[in-house]
Amino acid sequence: MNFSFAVLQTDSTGARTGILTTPHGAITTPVFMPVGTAATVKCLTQSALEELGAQIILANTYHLYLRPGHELIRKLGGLHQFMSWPRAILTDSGGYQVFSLSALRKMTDEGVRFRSHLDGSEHLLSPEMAAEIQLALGSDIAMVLDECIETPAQRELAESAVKRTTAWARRAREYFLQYAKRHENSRQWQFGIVQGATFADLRRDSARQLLDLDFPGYAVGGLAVGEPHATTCEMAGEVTALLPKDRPRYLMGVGRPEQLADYVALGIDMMDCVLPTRAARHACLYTSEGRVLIKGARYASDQRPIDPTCTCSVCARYTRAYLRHLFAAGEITGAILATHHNVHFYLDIMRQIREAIPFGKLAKFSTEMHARYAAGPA
RNA sequence: GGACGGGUGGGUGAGUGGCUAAAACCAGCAGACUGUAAAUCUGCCGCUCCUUGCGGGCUACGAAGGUUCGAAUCCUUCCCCGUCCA
Repeated sequence: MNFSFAVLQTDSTGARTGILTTPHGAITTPVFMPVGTAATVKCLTQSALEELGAQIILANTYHLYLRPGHELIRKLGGLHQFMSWPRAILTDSGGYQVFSLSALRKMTDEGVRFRSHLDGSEHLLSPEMAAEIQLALGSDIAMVLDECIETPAQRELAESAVKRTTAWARRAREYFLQYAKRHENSRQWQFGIVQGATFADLRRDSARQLLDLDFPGYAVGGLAVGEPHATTCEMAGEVTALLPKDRPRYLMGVGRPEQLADYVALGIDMMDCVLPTRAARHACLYTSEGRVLIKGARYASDQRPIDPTCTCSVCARYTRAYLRHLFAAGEITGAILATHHNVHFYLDIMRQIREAIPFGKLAKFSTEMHARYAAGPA
């Protein structure tokens, strides 16, 4: 096994820097993982991602299972080879689709029965199947299938989601370990996912139950789905307090630029979010001074770069006026340039966070980020 | 010169007596987006006033008159535009 995780430094808040070693490279943590659901980070080429310094990206079990199909990807040499991405990949299990495609699915203890959003065909996604698909894809880190629910949630619903998530995690773990036993050179890690909505005791229960299954890493799921940021932090904090210090913690689906440091301060090592890529396609640019909604008429003749302090190749070359024009004209280059900038911005925030931790400057960094983003769109 | 068809808000274009400041789409303006069914979605989009209300006033469907309680819608004349005929 080529996997390991080592914490390098921990500050007074509990924030840590570390190195997560995978068969596809070593990752310095805390790390932000751009989301590439359908085996592509929308609007970015793999070359661009490398240039940007992305260390690990996400892909999605549910989406790749439906199209092009995990067996095809297996046949073509696995996901890394298929998409020509030499660095690490983490695959989400489809648990989030349980939540976001709620109209198209039916939950049972066996798994989730889905109607494909593509052609309406019926499929069963079980914990075993989700593991199997991810083994076929050959991602570096596979997530167990979980039940992600809406917030705010009724307590009984949250309880049953925790119960089911644990039961599914057990089955996924067994399936995965069986596979690992048969294939000695298994090159994949599997993470468990803590649920529990906004109930601190349920979060703790969920975490403890997963600890028994001895995952090499743990994720906190079902957060940042509508609850206040303080609640997200409170829940994440409840969980990280219980997790083993020597294993990576992954907070799923977060967050806004000014929130990233807060999660790191809670002991989170990994994060992913569609925000930088999606917002970019919708003409929302993140800068050191806050958000820039570049479609705005106020930028029509603005000769400045998106962010004067940014070191990305887009800011080095193009003006706001040009970006604004591209979006106004519906030119896809606008989305491409905006995505490049936003992903650079997110990765740069994480770099700054990693550099701030050894000097005890994380809290200061967080305060400044919140101040800059407090005002709303510029 | 004649015969048809047509002129509607920034644009395209519905509407053929009251529910019409006028559908829809586009453009324009503003905003949202957190393990991606998202190059998506939402709101505003004649002017104006205020006690901001499914409020009041004004202007508006080529122009001017007329019929009617009421007209973008019906009638008359005129002006434009298109197609065809001479």
